[in-house]
Amino acid sequence: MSRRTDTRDRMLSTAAELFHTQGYHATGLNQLLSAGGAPKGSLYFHFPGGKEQLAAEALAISGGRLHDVLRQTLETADGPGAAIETLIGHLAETLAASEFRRGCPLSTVALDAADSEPIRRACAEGFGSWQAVFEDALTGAGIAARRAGELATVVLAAVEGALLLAKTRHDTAPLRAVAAHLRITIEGELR
Amino acid sequence: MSRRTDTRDRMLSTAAELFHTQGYHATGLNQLLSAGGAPKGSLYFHFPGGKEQLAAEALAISGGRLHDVLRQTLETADGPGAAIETLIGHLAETLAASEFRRGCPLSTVALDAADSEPIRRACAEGFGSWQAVFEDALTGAGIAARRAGELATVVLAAVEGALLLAKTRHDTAPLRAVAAHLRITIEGELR
DNA sequence: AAGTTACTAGACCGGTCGTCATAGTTCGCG
DNA sequence: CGCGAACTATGACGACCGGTCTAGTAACTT
Repeated sequence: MSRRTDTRDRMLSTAAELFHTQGYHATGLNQLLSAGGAPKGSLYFHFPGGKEQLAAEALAISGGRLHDVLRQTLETADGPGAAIETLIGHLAETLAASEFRRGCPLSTVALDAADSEPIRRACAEGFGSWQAVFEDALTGAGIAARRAGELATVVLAAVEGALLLAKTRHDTAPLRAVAAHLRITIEGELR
Repeated sequence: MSRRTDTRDRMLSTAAELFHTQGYHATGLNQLLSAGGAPKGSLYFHFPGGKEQLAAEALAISGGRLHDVLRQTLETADGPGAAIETLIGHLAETLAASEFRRGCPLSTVALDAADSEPIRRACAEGFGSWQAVFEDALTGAGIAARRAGELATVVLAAVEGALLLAKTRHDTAPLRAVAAHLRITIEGELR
């Protein structure tokens, strides 16, 4: 059962990268394969479900990666308010450094491939896992469970929206505004 | 110079609709033309810039339409806090009634055609015009200009993010959470 | 009737995703 | 060790659809 090549992993890697920056429909199989140095036939060997399955798995990986970053940031930082500010700073940096190409790794695909159920589900799970991290951090800081859930939703929505605006405007100001707002909101909640 | 047909307008209309629900790359010219009952050759007569120009103009129309709804809602309602809640309720209804297809008319395209400069600009202008409406309403309610700008950014980001999450999850809860949060935030600011 | 403008049909070529017959590689078992 | 079965990999192929453009028809003007 052990694999002999890393083709499958390489494909997932390049797929995650391309879907992140271009979205689902804008990313062609040829581009994907040539970027990963893989022949066409291999795709349907490793991913019988074709492009759709490849995308769903790649999104799960992207979601997991950011989940880990989130968790680490929230554990390390000095309270959830500060953590979120740090985190947004990190997102802003990534976005600007990529000439405003690398925003949220899920949102582009979540919107442009919303009619594919497997893909939609993969994105929903990614978002859910991120929200859970926020929620845990908030309850950990002493906020009631019910309230923490709502607040985590607001945090995630605001960050996603700010990423969208920043990417569209080629300007990180929306991220900074949202970071400040969220920090104040959270710290106001903690007393 | 006077036109003899309404082909151009019909094309813009169907384009706005399809780009709204499917995004840029997922919408083919054939689908677009057959849906609008328009002949293929006409595209490059009416839109020499091709698909890209058609999209940019359609987005400007979509942006303008929502701009009008926003302005009217904010003028009619009893203060900006209530207005935003009403507005989000309206967005949630539209989204749910369309089986979670009709979210923000710009965001899908803004993300999946971000590398086209004309399209990016059209989206940025749409977002900007919406934000200006919020900003005016907030300053009109007595909030300082500088602060109103930041707050309007947060409002827009939160609403956009909530639409994204709601669409992906097939659940309007994020919209409700954000509506409640924004109302409280704004009304807290007004005293 | 001739000229000008408004519009349209369909051919075009490159690229789309997906399939398949075949080739190469590794392993279990006699 | 040697053989065959199972696993892995390959790229040519095809049916179709993508956006674009040229060559043409229809309508109005003078």
